[in-house]
Amino acid sequence: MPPDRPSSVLRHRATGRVTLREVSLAAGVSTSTASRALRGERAVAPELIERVQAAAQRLAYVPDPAARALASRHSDHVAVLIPLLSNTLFVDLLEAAQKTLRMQGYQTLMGVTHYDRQEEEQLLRELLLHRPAGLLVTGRDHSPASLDLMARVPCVHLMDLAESGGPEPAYSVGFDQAQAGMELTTYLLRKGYRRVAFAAAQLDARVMQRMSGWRTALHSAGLYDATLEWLNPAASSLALGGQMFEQIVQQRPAVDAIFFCNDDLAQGALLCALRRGIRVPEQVAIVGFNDLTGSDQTLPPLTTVRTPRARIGEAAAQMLLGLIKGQAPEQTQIDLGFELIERGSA
Amino acid sequence: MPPDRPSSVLRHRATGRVTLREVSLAAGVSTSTASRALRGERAVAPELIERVQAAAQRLAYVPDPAARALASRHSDHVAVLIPLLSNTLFVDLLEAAQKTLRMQGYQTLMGVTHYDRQEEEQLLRELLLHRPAGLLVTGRDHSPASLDLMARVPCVHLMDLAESGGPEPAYSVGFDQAQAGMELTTYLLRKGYRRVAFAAAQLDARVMQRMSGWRTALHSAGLYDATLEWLNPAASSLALGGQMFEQIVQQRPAVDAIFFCNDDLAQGALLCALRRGIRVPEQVAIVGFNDLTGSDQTLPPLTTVRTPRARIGEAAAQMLLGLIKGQAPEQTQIDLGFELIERGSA
DNA sequence: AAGCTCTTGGACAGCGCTATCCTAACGAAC
DNA sequence: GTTCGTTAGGATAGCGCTGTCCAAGAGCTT
Repeated sequence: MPPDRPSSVLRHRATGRVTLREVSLAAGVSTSTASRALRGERAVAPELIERVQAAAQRLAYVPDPAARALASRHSDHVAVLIPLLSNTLFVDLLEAAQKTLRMQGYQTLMGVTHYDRQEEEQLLRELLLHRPAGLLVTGRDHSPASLDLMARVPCVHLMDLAESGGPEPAYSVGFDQAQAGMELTTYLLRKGYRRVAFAAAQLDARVMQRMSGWRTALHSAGLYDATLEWLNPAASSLALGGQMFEQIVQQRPAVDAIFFCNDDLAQGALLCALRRGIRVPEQVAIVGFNDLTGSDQTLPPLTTVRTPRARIGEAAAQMLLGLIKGQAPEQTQIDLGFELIERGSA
Repeated sequence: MPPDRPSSVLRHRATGRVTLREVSLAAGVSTSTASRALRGERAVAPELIERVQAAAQRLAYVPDPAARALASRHSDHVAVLIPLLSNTLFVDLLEAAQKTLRMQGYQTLMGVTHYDRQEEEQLLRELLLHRPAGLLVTGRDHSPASLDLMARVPCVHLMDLAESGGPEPAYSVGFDQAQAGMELTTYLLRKGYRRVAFAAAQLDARVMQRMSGWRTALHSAGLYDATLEWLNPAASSLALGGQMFEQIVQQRPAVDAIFFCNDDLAQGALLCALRRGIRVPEQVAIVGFNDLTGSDQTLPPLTTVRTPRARIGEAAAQMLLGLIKGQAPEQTQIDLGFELIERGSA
């Protein structure tokens, strides 16, 4: 007899599922009491709690999520929206969040927006049908309707912090992208680089914040030059990094350092430099952002900014779990910082 | 007034949700008929179908998944189990499957097994609580209990084909891993390489099948040598690829080609070769498997086997959707093949 | 014309829970 | 001792659907 199928037990005819009713019968209490005892809702006599829990354990009772959702108007789902699945960054976020949520009994519903406000809105509508207990959202670029939809459930934003002084007191976990961009640029300036280009693709809000940090640093050093900005709205990739690198080196030979907004671009640039025989960092320095997989293996190893993706995913999930339970978090924004990783490419 | 909130309409007090009852009232039919008309279940007079659909449209009716799941014992969820989220391979699979499922109105519940049979079993139990309409599973290494759980819902396996003559007529979509391993090896032999090593990490069933293909090819060329096998159970990564490459080159200088079981290892090896000044493919050829992102950008570009991951995910999802609807698929196994990509590394 | 099957719409009983209301019992306060 | 507030258990009515049963009518056959 399989151990997970106690046969001495009254079981539901069709599904083989043990119902709350059966547990309550076995414990000699009403279903209300059994329900309350198992959820820790209201006050129940300690002795009854014990009896109910024992019965539940013995019968291998597991509550039915659908029934629970229908009755309580809240499912055990948490929806997680990310822009892309093809970027490790977001996958790391998703994985960490999912792990944390699962440990607390929540199921993750993922949604991939493809950086499209329309699609995000549609996705939100679909996901909200499931009455998720909460929402984890990446980024801050949303349609008004999306914002409206988000307001219906507890919601935490990932990766970048809300603008201070914004209208809504949105919860967010991330780090200061502009600050990171500025520090990385300042680092390059300290190292003696004078013509520091900024090359970016997939121009999402975070990328633009990094750029604004780069601008700030250059401005305050009196070195800002608009022709140093290389923006490409296409999707980020190794190949594109190589292309952009070639362009910059060709069209602006005086550039002595390039700040790529993401490691994949930087890795592609490094590879391209290798192919072209351009020496990094001697002829031109290259730095990236995010410290993605492989950035420690490139030739030369890539100087970059390590971003605490896993910790952000986890902290955001924790914060959301708190909100779901009705606790107001101590702070509406959690800044998890970043770390400059000095390697050989600058 | 927001366009998505028709106010001229009787709506549920608490949730703002339009119920089937309201639609049926508006259409002047019973809820049964409304339900049947919307689902295309049984025969309903064409005129009534039209009236109900019109009413549903007008009221912006959307069925409640929880209520539906509770009443019908089947949710609109499909569970997708993959080993890892840190491998592009599986993420591609997941993304394609999810996209296909979503288009048909199914929600994806993902589960990450970490190559752990215990965890897979636990995950299955959790996911099955949600009464998913179907299951997509990667790999064929499952505990008996897991197999038992899988048998409860329509289930399609991903990536490798079921062993022919296996006990159950399991549905699967993938390609012949052993065949691919053999062809890649044969290609190297044709190119004149004689001491072709096989280097693998993360030794899952698919990797072992590729190895067996490699063995077959070497055996039939009379070139098999057990010392050419380099197996490392650790997780696959660029860094590990570099390490294994160094080991092989050092300990077996006579090796003239290395078949890495996955592109990330091969990419790491390529980078390592660059660092060490070992010329590829002149001193040693390197080939990978899967044609992951970046394999066309390496120096030299990596010769590898392109595997149709997205198509596998999509086809598997389609097959599952068929099974859910009760259609027996034309074939229990779908072989989507593979493609040898010749680039510069061999 | 009676009897038969076949079709199609409606009534209704749940699915397995939770939320709400109700009641009994107890202690504190005057 | 009466009134009140408070606590803890139970009864019960849904949550919003679907599946099952039933009945009315249409179309056949004999």
